[in-house]
Amino acid sequence: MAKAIQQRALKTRAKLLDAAQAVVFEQGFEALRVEEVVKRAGVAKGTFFAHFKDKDALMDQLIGTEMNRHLDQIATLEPPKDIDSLIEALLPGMQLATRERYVFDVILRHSGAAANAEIGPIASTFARNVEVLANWLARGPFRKDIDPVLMADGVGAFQIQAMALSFCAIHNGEPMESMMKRYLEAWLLPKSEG
Amino acid sequence: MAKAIQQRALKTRAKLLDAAQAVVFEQGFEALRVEEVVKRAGVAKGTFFAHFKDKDALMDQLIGTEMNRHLDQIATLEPPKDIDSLIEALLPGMQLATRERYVFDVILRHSGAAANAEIGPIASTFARNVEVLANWLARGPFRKDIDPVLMADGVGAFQIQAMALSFCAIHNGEPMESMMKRYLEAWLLPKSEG
DNA sequence: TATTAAAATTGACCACGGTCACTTTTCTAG
DNA sequence: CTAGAAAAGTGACCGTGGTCAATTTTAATA
Repeated sequence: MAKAIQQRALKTRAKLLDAAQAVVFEQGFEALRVEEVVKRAGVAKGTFFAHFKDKDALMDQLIGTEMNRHLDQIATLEPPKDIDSLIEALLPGMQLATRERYVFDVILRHSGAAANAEIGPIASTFARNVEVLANWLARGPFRKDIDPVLMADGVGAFQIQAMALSFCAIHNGEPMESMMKRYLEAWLLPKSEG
Repeated sequence: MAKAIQQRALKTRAKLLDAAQAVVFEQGFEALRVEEVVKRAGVAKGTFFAHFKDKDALMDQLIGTEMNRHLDQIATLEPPKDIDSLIEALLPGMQLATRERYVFDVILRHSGAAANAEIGPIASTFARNVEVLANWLARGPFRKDIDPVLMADGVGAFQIQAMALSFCAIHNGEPMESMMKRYLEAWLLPKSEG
């Protein structure tokens, strides 16, 4: 049996990722074409698909890596002590995820991985996000009647909702910030019992 | 100026929709091909795109119509008197929306319409869903500290979340039903104040 | 009825993601 | 060093969504 993975392959993969990143930097995610990537990387088209299952897998890698890097910073912050500072911490990531409609669609598509083998960067970022949030929420001045993980799940659901609606014409351009404030006050600081 | 819209065009559109529905019935949404639709409808490919902006618009129409029909039935029900019966009312629609991964992706993509002109069947179903829900929630034994519309928005967000996670390998096959129960008890019947 | 402009339709064509049988390179075993 | 097997890479080819200049059909008007 020959060596499992060769240096050559790693270099090729790196070239592909570099080329893709360059295209995205210059023209955005939506304009990215596989043909352009392989041309810049100086490899054949087939090589691309030997390294990435499909174009979406490359997007997962590019976007997920960026989200993860961002989450690394977030994770070092102090647990927010109120809803406003929680939102302040969450907003940059949400803006990253919604800078292009196309990017948000990719994220939605990958937020629930279809199979165990397919858990990619974006899906695992979501999992980490819940961890970080749960940690924060457990330490903050929020409701105590439910599991922090459930609270975190809910915040995630409202983040998705606010991001989706930010593209929606019906809600004429209400900023995500104010939507989140409404949602999170009701979710994290309910004022009465049923 | 000639007549604004001709009978011929309406017939063609109907033929296209019929053909598409037949394909979906036989092979599911994922397998639907524009070429197959125009072949069955007996028209040229270009005609398809004169009637639908793109393949997604046809999907919007097919799926949205179905969702709307379902919502019509739901809307006639009595307001649920507890969380279990609320979930019971919501589940069939959620199962409809998740019968194929592809269908759910289409729904996600259309749940927030990109522009005023683009509010299609799926997006408007979401709007109606909030209306119906808000009505129910206002009459039910649920929290009274927030606007019913906000409550309904939240239920919608949790529906999306539960549907997305139902495809997710990390949450190994927890049924939507039990996820919804956890979410809605915490959202609609919070037991303490922050 | 003849004219004619807008509406409707056509199908050759293109763009782009993805496949696969084949070639080249790499590494290990003998 | 060599043989050979696995890994890596190649590029012609295909499927399918989408475009558009040209053609046909419709119906209002003179």
